[in-house]
Amino acid sequence: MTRFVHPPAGDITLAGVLGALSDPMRLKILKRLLESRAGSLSCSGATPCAEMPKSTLSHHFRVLRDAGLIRTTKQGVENLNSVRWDEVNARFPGLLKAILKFQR
Amino acid sequence: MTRFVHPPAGDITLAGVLGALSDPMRLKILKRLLESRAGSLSCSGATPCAEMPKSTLSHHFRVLRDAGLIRTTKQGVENLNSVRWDEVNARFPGLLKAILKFQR
DNA sequence: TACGATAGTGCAGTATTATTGAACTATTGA
DNA sequence: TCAATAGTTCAATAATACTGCACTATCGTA
Repeated sequence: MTRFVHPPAGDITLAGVLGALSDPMRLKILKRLLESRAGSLSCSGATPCAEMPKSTLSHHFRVLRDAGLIRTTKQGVENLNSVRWDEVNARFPGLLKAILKFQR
Repeated sequence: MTRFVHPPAGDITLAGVLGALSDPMRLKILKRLLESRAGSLSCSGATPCAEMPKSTLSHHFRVLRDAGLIRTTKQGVENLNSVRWDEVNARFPGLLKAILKFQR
């Protein structure tokens, strides 16, 4: 069974967050997760681009996870991803909101 | 004579700004420029780390310049760098302030 | 139990980007 | 004119990112 590694909230760095969000695809993924009604989405459900290779998608989710931006849990055959909003916001108040309000 | 290329304000992208600031060194450089009384500093005057190779320093300033975050003009033997605060803020209101208020 | 479909991971090769030593340009002051 | 200063550019190496392919895990059906 695959076990996902999530950094503790205290280890989330500003540079790490900015680096993870410096890719347009990952920015879109994070927005999708936040806009979803359930607050969590599968990997394929969260990607804005259907013809992206699965391994690339998996890579982007790993970058977001390693930066501490999302939490991933395995639910049946798929992964459920949700934004660690409260934790990131506690560490860097207002940061995510200030970044995510822009279109591009 | 060296001529610096600065993207027009309309070409500044969110991903570009975040990418440029995803490096701790560049974050510090930007903060130093903002904290300086004159509002502008030479390259060596703005770096927080004296033993950094000149070529690396030059590279970091170029990344900041290409992202549209700073403006560089040659003044005598040195370069004067200043943050394009108003332009970046007009394009992404509140973004820089939200990022730069954190220590790390 | 077995089979096929679905969802995603991990490796390994290639492609892109970052770092830095060395040589160079431009300016200043003596 | 010469030396010192400040920084750029090039080229080589180091580190990351992207993605095809093979693999694992789960579910539903029979």
